[in-house]
Parts: sequence; structure tokens; C-alpha cells
Amino acid sequence: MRIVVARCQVDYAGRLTAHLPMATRVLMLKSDGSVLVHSDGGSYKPLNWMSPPCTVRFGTAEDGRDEWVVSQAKSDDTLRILIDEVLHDTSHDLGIDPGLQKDGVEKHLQELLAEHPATLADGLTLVRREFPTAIGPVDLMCRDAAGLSVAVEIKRRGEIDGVEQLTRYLDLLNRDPALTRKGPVRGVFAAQEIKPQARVLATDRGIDCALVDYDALRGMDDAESRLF
Amino acid sequence: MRIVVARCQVDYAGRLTAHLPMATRVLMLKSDGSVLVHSDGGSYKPLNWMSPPCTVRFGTAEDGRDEWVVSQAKSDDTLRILIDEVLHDTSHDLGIDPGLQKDGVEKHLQELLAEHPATLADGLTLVRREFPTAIGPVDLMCRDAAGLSVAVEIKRRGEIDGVEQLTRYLDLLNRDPALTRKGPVRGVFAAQEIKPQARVLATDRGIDCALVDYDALRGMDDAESRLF
DNA sequence: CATTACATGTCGGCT
DNA sequence: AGCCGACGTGTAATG
Repeated sequence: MRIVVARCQVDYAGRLTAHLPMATRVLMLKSDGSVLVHSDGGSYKPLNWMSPPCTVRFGTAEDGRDEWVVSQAKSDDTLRILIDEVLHDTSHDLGIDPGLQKDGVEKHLQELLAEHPATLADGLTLVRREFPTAIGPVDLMCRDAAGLSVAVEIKRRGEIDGVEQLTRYLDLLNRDPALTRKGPVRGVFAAQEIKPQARVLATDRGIDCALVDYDALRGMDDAESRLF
Repeated sequence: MRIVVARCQVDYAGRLTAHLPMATRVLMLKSDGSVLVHSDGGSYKPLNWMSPPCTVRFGTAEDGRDEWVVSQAKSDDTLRILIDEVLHDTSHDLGIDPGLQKDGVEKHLQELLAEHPATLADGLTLVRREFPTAIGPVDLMCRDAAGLSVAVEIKRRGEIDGVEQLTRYLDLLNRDPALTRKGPVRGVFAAQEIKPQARVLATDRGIDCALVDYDALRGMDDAESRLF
């Protein structure tokens, strides 16, 4: 990785065109050819960048100043960096990163709830995970004690669009005679945290809300693992 | 801005927990307190980070190694960076960045389509852009040859949530007697690219889809500009 | 300050 | 490779 601090001007042309006036910035050139232009603030997103796979051509502008042209083969996107003055320039061999280990995402939540569907509502049993429909898979399809089908939508944080999503599934599922033989398909909206507005909308549409305790579920799972 | 290259181990705890094993990485400390942990690859997104506003406490771990703890006041998120070896450490005064100038986003598409509504459907004429409703503005409100009102939602890429958005508008607009005198309000979902699922949903709801050719529109606009 | 819609989103998973 | 949905989404506009 090469890190350059320089007074520079940047022009991007791709899905949009963008321009950065001459100013001092940090340029990060990664070994895969990608380039990041960072200012001292904002967030983790660079002011401008080029994603890999791309190549950098280190050239010279008409007036003799250095100009770097970063281009992406596929998309015709180009990033032109005109360098006025270099204040710092170092390179470092970082090696390959072992990578990020995540925990606690929706997928894990779905796995845990698939194993313990009764924590969502009494008597619930799993029919299948990722139940396919024409507009996408339902996270969990279950059946309740009365034999009714129950569609479960799982989110880390339950907000309105999650309720909308479940509503679309329910609309579709309720047209399926095989699922509605014993009555309409119920909906359960499950999340670690449910926003008040989402709860109101869900309730208004007859969808049950279930708060999920991730740590408790993980505990149940550990206990179970120890037993077998 | 301070740039440090170091062998480090990073642990994040917040909405999720994540761990980065000991390896050499670039640490970017911005003047607003935010911290970015970059590897030599990936995209512009850091492996891990803390967004401002946040504060860094430069401390020492039990074994004597340096440990930086970055914490966000609001959310209780913390990022712990255990430093094994510093390979590089420099600071630079970048000043305030003049910022990015953009062009070519959805707004421009809307301008072009407002000038050429007939490219969306035969006989369409513009009533007004950003037609106000209680739940937000409709991108374009038009009228067709038969005198029916036509609500147009414009996206760069047409996906399901765009269809949902237009559906909400149509539900509302169709309750307005002034707009429905000659019949129900039609919906047109316009985008440079429409995902199959979005098309299915739109069609199911009686909404027309229109593929927009941005370059062609821009060409029409240029031709027109040259005439006047 | 909360909500909403956009983003050069990026990223991973699956077909 | 393309499609689809989640993301520690972030971020700007807007009421």
C-alpha cells in the first residue's frame, strides 16, 4: 500500500461526473490498483475513489505536473488526479489480511430462531427456512398448534420496511390454497428491537411482533450443544 | 490527520461484535476523532472503523502494549485497537476540504423526463414536477391523451421499494376526486434499469414500466438546445 | 430532531 | 455472471 499526501485536484467520470478542487488530501493506493481520496473528516467514505479491479497510469499533464489516471476496465469509469505538490509519499507491505470475523448478524439470528421457533410464539414449529415465493424467500415458514401457516420475517432492527416486506409475502401466501386450507396465513415480525412505528403498522395489519433476545437464544443453543 | 501503519488487533462492539486478528494494517485518525482501519485490498470501506463524533483514549494494555479505545458517546459503540508494533506514524495538516461537486444523478434524469414526458408513454404531457402529496412529492405528474392523470416515479435503478413508493402515492392520489374525474390515476415506473422482481410487482399492481435511455434523452436535449 | 429516500452505495449469498 | 437483500449501511433533504 502506498500512501501519498498531496495538494491535488480530482475528477471522476462514470455513473456520475464529480470534481474536487485543488486541496491537500490523502491518497491511498492499494495493491489491487484501487485508489482512495480522503479528506480529514467526513466518515469512512472517501471523497472519491476507484474500486478494483482497476489500473493506475502515472503520467504527466500538459503543464508538466504529475497526473494519475485510474481506470476501470469494465465500466469505463475514470478518475484523474492532478498533483500540484507531494507532501508525503511512503509505501508499506501489509501482506494479506486474515479478515473480519463477524457475529450477531441476521443470518445467525435466523439459524437460532429456526432451531427455537417456539420462542416466537407458543406451539410454533418450523416448516422450512428461506421458504421460496415469487417475490423472494420468507425467512421462516412455520405452523402453529392450530395448524395455521405462519410466515416469520426476521430483522436485527424492526422498522417499517420490514413490515412492508412481510405484508407483501402475506398477500401472496394468502392466495395459495395449499397454505390457507385451515385459515389465513399468520405473520410474525421478529427483531431484536422493534421501532414504535413498525409495531403500530404491524399491529394494524394483524401481524404479531416478537422481540428476540439474542443472548438468551445463544444461551439456549449452547446448552443444547452441551447436551448432545 | 494522523496515519499509522502498525501490527494490530482490532475488536469492535456495537450493533454487532467483530474481531480482527493481529496483522499489519493502516490506521487513519481523522481530526474529528474518527478512526479507520484499512487493509491493502477490499474497496473503499475500511475493515473496521468508528464514525464521528467519537473520542480516542490512548492507553496501555495490561501487558504494556499500547491500546487505543475509540468510543462513541451516543451509541456505546467501542473499538479497541491493540498495537503490537508501529511501523510508521506521521501527522499532516490537511485543512478543510472544499468538497465534492456532483452532477448527473436522478435529479438530472427527472429534468430530462420532465422535458420529454412522451418518451415514457405516448401522448403524455407534463402537469408538474415534484407534485406534492401528504406523504411526499410525486416525481412527475402527467396527463395522457385520454385525459387521465399519470403519476411517474423515476429511479436510476428500478427495484421493489420504488414500486412500493409509487403504490403509496397512487393509493393516495386515487382518493382525490379532482384527479380521478375521468378515471383512476395511472402509474408509470420509469428507470434506466428495472429489476425483474420490481417489474413483476409493478405489473401485478397495474403499474406500467418504462425503461429510460439516459444518453438518448441527453441527446434529444442537446439537439433541442442547439435549435433555440 | 425524526423520518424518508438516495447512493459511483458495498458486500455476501445464491441461482 | 447476474439477481437480490442486508448493511455497524452513511448521508442529505425535509417536515
